[in-house]
Amino acid sequence: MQAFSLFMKQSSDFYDRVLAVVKQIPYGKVTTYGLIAQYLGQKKSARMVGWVLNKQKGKPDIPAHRVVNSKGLLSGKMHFEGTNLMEQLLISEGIPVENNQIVNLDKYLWQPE
DNA sequence: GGAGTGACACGGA
DNA sequence: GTCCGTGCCACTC
Repeated sequence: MQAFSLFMKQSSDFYDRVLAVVKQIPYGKVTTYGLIAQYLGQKKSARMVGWVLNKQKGKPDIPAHRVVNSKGLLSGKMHFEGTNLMEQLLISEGIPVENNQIVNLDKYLWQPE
């Protein structure tokens, strides 16, 4: 199956692990690109986390709105259709968002096991 | 085959 | 405390 081999090709570890971690983010929690990258042992490559999400942004299975940068800023908001869709999703989960930034990030921060 | 790009993070001024 | 510049890895054109 071509699709499968293609998937495997792009799943080279990092890609697949990022998705696995993001999927594990519990309801009402958020995490950061840096934590995910660090968890994967690629702290210096936090950009890659964003890159992976960029490839998966169309899939509802990937709660990309729960992933923010180290400041709690919704840097990925611009990649969602609505201007405040990402913000609305977080608020609906009980996470306060103000000016495109998560309030009390430490309180809602979730770290990969 | 080479250069540019990207949903970030960190250090220094 | 804030702003600017640099590094990172994988993908696309």
